This record gives sequence, C-alpha cells and structure tokens, in this order.
Amino acid sequence: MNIAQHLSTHDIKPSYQRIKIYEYLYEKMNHPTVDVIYKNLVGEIPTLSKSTVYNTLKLFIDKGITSTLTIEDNEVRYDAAIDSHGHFKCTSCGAIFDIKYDFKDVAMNKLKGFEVKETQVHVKGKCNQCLTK
Amino acid sequence: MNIAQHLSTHDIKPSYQRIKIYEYLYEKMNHPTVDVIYKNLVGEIPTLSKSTVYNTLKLFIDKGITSTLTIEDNEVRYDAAIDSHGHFKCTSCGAIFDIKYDFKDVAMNKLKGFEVKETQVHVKGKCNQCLTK
DNA sequence: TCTAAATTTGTAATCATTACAAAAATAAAT
DNA sequence: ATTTATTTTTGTAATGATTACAAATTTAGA
Repeated sequence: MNIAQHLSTHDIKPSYQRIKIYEYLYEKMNHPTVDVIYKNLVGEIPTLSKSTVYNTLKLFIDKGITSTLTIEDNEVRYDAAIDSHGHFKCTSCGAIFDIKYDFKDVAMNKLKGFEVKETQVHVKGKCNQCLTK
Repeated sequence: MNIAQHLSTHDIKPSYQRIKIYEYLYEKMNHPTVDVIYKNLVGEIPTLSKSTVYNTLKLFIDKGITSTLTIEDNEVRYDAAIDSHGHFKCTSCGAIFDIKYDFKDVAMNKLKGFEVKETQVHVKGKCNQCLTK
C-alpha cells in the first residue's frame, strides 16, 4: 500500500512524520501505545517529539484511519484497522490478538431503538502459547 | 441486602466508609467514577478522603465484589455487579446502560485453546430517549 | 485501660495527556 | 529567487487521575 497516497486520500498531508507513524501502525499491527510508537521511531527520526505522536494519532482518528482500544485501564492503544473487531490480551505475555465477532449476536435485544456508533470487545486471559509452557 | 454482612462474607472488615461506598455503588448502580463517589459521599462523611475511595475500591476489586469498566479512555468507572455484562454509553446524555450478551456468541472461533478470564463489551451511540428528542 | 493492628487521611510524587507558543518546514505570491 | 503566509513539528509547562507514603485516627485485643 502507498501510505502517502492513503493519507492524502483521507485529507491528511503526508508529512515525513505522519508517513512514518502510519507505516509503523500499519506494518506492525501490534496495537502500540504512544510510548511504544515514540521509542520505536525516535531512532530513525531523532528530532521526533511525543507531542507529534499525540497530534498525529489524534488527526488519524479524526480522519477515520485509526482507532483506539483501552483494554487496560491505564494505557490507550492505537490500531490502523478500523473495522469492527475485538481484542484479546494475554495477561501473561502481554500480547494482543485480534478477534472477530459478529455484532449481531451481541446485545441486540437490549438495544432496540438505540443508535449504535461503535463497539469494543475486550477479552483477557492466557494465550495458547503461555498455557502450554 | 445486608451490606456489612456481604463485606464480611468476602473477607472485608465493614468499616463505616466501606459500607457507605459499597452502599452507594450497589444502590445507585450508576457506574460512577471515583470523583462521583467522592462528591456524593463527602456531604454525609465530611472527613472522607479520595484516597479512601481509591483504597476501598481497590480492596473491593481484590476481593471480587466490584468490577471496573473503561468505556471512555480517560475515566475508570466502578460497578457492584460482577457478572458478565456489557455497557452502552450514550454519547449525548452520558447515561450508561447495562446490556446482556451471550459470550458464547463472541469470538469463540479465534479463541480455541485460550483461557478466558474476563470479557468486556462496550457500545457507544445514542440512547432511545436522546434520539426521540 | 493500655497496646498493637488496621484503617483513614492529607500531601507529595508520578505518569499520561493536553495546551500552547516558538521554531522549523512547506507552500504560495510577488 | 525572495518574501510572506500557512502548516507542521517541537519543547515545555499545565492539567488531572492515580499512586505512594507517612502521620493521625479508629478499632480490636490483652
């Protein structure tokens, strides 16, 4: 995928920092926190500021090409995927897995007459690998 | 329900503050933040400290009689209900509704061999009342 | 009543995030 | 090509929620 083009299409001027940040999100798909993004890019962009990371992610969210997940009370994570999917966090190794779910099955009985804009499904436990150790 | 007894049963000494805080959680069922709990009780308990609210909620969670939900990135809310249920937050009036869902329907395909400890379902949108205004 | 333990409280420290203004970079205009 | 305006980035300070911690208070036991 051409990232500069992707940004432009969504009304975001493709600056160097923005391209790098989106590239990181998109290629790693590791649901990073701001801090993780910053630490991984500051080597390549020595002048990078955390403010820029915050600003850029906020812009991405405004323009609809990034979403957030808050699976742990104290850390916001970012995701280049914006389709409805859930997340599993392994409490042992910390890894986060995407999970698919069918929203039709979730809670529709109670939500008659409500307008649903966004759903988040978060699951915690132990992953396959950690269990077999 | 006898709150002092409920606390005792769960290995929590029923101090005045603890009873009042649990009573608030249990009777209001309004998924309050720490700040909301504090502001609502400080009239009745003038010496109350926010530290006590934090300490007490942490204790309740440790002992398994309270759970948390983080439907908004920046505010942790508390719930005396500990059974698996989801939450809908109206982005217009701010009200939070409990919603039931059947976890069997959520994500089981991907989670083969995983050990699930906790699930959270968060939905945002507009509630019935706000839509008909 | 005295002593020890548990609980509560207030304040300071921490940490993520936001606000904001200056600096740097980019684009537009002459 | 130079100046001017606009956008983006950066660094620092401010904010706000939460945690750490030690002193004060309360409760329980001897």
